[in-house]
Amino acid sequence: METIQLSRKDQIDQTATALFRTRGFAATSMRELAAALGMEAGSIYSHIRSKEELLHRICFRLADEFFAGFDEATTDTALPAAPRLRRAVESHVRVLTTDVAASAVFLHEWRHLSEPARTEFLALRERYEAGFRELIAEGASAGELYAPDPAFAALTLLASLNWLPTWYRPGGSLTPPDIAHRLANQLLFGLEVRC
Amino acid sequence: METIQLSRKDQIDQTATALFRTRGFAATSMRELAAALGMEAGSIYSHIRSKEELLHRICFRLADEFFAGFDEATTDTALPAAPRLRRAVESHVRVLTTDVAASAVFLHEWRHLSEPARTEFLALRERYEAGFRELIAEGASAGELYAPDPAFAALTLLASLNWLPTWYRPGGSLTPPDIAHRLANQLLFGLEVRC
DNA sequence: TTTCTTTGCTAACGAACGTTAGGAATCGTA
DNA sequence: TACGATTCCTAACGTTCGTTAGCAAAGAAA
Repeated sequence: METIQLSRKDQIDQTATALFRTRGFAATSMRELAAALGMEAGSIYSHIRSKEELLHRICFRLADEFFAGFDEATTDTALPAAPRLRRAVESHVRVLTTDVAASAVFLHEWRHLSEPARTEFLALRERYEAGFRELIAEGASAGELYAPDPAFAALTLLASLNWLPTWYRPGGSLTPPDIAHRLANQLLFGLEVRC
Repeated sequence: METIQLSRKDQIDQTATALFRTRGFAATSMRELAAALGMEAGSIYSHIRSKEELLHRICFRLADEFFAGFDEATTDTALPAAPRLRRAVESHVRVLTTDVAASAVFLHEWRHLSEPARTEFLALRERYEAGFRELIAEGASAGELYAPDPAFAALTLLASLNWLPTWYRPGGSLTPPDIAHRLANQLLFGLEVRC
């Protein structure tokens, strides 16, 4: 097992992500973060400008990754909406499982961003949700999907996915692609036996 | 519209719930809470013992309500598992929508409980999830439900429901029973058109 | 009227917070 | 060898934190 060499700044980002995830942004002190890094609190400021900068970087980096994944999953407009939706779901799960800690921070700690970052962040999130909404609406129009209320369906769908970081632990019996596949199936086919 | 008379302690609970929900437990100060109540920080301690007591009361009260609803929804063992699951989902949504703020605190702020309350809380939550898991497993055994992995299905199902407090606002176009019905349908039947 | 409970105040406690200033060690590069 | 970055330290700053002590006003109960 080989560990790649991280710059000190990246180490700080990574440790901060883990702490923000388990203890929350507000409940994590710079002295705790420093201790986890084996240094003193003041020393961190040779690498960053403020505590919030750490949160800002985590949240907006993840936003970028979600967008990149979605775009890549849905570029093939020749495909019907349903399989494109499935690919978008799988991409979302891939981002979540690749970086669970950062995802949890992205999902739960953004509200500690101060303005204008907070508003900017919420706009990004809304735009991302709109992508799913439109995909579902397109599938419903084409008769591929049953979704009387695409907005509602999109919320529920993302909800199921976004809860993942609260229970997923790397190294479990299910691999990320397994999880993605199962989630997509369960969401697209439901639980009830039909036909 | 008539407002019932709340004791001062209940007012404190209610205001604390709203603040914990929007700002988070750790980021809410006693002075903020006092200001929202029109009093001084020290005065709150005529009514409570500590800040954590507030969080404790909110979390465990909600746990009680979820259990009571689940038990009441699933007592009729003459019913097949699928309709009992549907009733349990509806009960869960009812609790979530009846007290959105407290639900959000219950779902996200419990980790700021200190031991042993935290462990006790997690045991309750696990027991509640087990209820859904067993219901789904029963339905799968009876051939009513398609769920190759009941534990996975239960997690996903509760995930969809538990995201509700992040977007639900009372007074929207959908009433809580509407939401419960739609969610149950979407989760039981899925999105994809079949047959 | 007296007494107890409820409710709230002011003032302050020690601790912890995010952050900064100024200096020292280490290192690759000129 | 000298030099600028990089990295980290100690010490401290002003602020805010949860909480407590002691006291006062008001209302209910006796």
